[in-house]
Amino acid sequence: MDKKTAGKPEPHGKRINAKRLAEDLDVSISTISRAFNKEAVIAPETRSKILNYADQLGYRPNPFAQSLITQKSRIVGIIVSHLENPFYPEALRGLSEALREAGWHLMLFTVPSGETPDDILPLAISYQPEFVIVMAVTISSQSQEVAERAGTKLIYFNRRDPDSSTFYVVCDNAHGGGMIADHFIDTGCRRLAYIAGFQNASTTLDRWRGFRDRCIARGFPDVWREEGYSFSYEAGYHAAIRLMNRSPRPDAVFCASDIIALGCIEAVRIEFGLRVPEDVSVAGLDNIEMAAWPSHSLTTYSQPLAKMIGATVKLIEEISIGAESETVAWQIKGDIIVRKSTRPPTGGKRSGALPDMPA
Amino acid sequence: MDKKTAGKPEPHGKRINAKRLAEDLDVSISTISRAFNKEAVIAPETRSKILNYADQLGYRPNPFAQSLITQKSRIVGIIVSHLENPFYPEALRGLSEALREAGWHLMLFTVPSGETPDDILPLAISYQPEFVIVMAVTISSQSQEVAERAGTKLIYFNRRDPDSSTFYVVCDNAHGGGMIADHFIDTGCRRLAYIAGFQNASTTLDRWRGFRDRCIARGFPDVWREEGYSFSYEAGYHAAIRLMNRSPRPDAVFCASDIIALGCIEAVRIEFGLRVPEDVSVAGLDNIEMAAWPSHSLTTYSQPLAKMIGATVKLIEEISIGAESETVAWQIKGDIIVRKSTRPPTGGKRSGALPDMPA
DNA sequence: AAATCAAGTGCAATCGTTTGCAGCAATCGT
DNA sequence: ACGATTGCTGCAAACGATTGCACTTGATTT
Repeated sequence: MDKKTAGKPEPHGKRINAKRLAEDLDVSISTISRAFNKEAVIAPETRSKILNYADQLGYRPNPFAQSLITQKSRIVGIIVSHLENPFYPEALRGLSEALREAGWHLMLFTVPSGETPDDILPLAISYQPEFVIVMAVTISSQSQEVAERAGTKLIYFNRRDPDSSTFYVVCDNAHGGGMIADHFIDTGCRRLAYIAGFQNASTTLDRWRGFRDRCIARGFPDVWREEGYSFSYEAGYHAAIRLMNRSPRPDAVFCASDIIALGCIEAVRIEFGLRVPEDVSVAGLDNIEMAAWPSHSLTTYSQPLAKMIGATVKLIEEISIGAESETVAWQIKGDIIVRKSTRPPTGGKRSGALPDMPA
Repeated sequence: MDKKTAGKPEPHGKRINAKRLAEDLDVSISTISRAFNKEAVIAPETRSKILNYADQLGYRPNPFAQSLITQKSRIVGIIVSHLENPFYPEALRGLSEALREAGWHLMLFTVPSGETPDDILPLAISYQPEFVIVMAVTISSQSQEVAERAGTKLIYFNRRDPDSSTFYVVCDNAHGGGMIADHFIDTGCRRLAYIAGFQNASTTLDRWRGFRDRCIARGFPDVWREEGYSFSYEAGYHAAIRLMNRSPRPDAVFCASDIIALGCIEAVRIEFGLRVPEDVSVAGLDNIEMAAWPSHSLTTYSQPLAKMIGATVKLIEEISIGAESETVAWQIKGDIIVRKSTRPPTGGKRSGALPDMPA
């Protein structure tokens, strides 16, 4: 008599569903339904009577039945690949809260190391989410078609795919690269280098482009580039070793992400006994929480996470209500955060393209 | 003629559902259903015919209809609170993959800073998951009843609640605390301290108990305890400052988690100019990936994450098929990982309770 | 006083499955 | 040759909601 009847306020044998409420309150099932639908026409007192009783019984409309009949699931799937990069847990958390706020449910799919997002997408689609947010990775065009056929909209987060018309939300990575380049040059650095992440990731490419173009524009065309092959601490560590073994050695390194930068700083200090920023300036891009830790104190360009999340939710809401949204892509500017991993600004600012040392 | 007909291999106007397949293949809807159900009796050739055609059309049984009729959702919700602690992204990732492997879908709910898991639980339940994994937090007993009424089973991950009979999976935290205590004492540390996390978290308590009890058993009853109030870098940083201002100053600090330990190390180095481990040994518990980074090289007790995840999935599977599982709780031993944040073992091991310095 | 209107409610079809039961061949035992 | 068995398949009743339409009732207009 504990397991079976516990918690049921009335000894009514039936399950609590709309029918049960309808019978108890002597109204029709339709009316129950309308009580929960904001827009429906229903007498205010009827509604509150129903809502009260529902509350008392712990009744909520069955979401599966709702989805079935309305053909809307209020579910968004999210495919995320690189949770080991702290930027993504932060993003995930923000998205989760914002979507919840907006009345969406989040279904999580991680991409195991051996597999590609393309392997996961069919699974993600199988629960008929209205949207799938694809974070940190891109999807092949065939798979995009699969999604389209299933009526699921794809949205890239922190990636874009120039070859497809998929919605995307990114920060202005090229702008970030440019800001870092300016900062390096303004603080007297002359032998500039870049450590890349995944080779074909749009983030790797856009940040590189912004950085290099600005360097060139400022009169430093010989920018080095070292491949990191991934966005990770180890990648930064090993790439930094290769980079620092070059001669002459760079005096400023822009890393394609914060986590790479942390690995880079570590290698510079431990493997070469060099000081940051006295011997080498190191900057990243993301502004993860760890970047502010005293041991790292990383200069970086902040991804405007809150805005990016807001844009994503807005995109979803607009598409969802059928507004052929004006903006199908968001590219949002962030800000440079100067900390102690780069040289402080010299007294006389704006030293321009003074040839301190011929590259 | 692009948007509407694209991707539909046949100009058939209907939606692709079981009825559509049934008509096209001239069988009944029941048969379609049976083709997808492993246990159902159906002629092998009929099944493969259906499966092939389904594949061709991109048909999959509608999960909402399935859930509606079977009263099983194959959904597990997961409430997670502290994604800023890197242990949890790691755990989340592992759980996600393991559950997917086992055919479950994961619905993610994060707890915003202003709110409690109790606020989130009703929402998590509203989608009728069969299970809700509660990570890093505990749930009030009223809310537990709410879950019970809704037919949702709760499972704690990395927490336990001695006052309730909720299923849980944890590592053997007391054992971990004991191992660290042994290690400290074996390497000649004498003034032992502990930095706590959330005050009432089972992890804080169990680790403290294991650590203190072992210290006492080894002849060092005067173990200090400093409150951290949370599991975070900042918590460790500030607690370490308070701790190191005591006199005499501890020569070994066991932190309730790795992330606390990292903050602690940083404070010890930066705020006091002390060396780790020469002046102070610092150890954590979790073995997050960052613990292995050269700059930290943190001695720690590893949570057996893979085993914990395996246990969780096993628990879910067993309960799901109605096996009144023998084990309702798992407490799994991990291992100590000795790195460079603690003193190396002295030549003559097992120095016992030698009164190196009266506490 | 009759006609019109608005507000609130109920009816019944629908969404896409699962599954117990019944039906029907083809095979088997005797 | 005839009943029993076996192997597949179809029928139809659920599951729990939403929503267009028709209907009732009382108020308002003419």
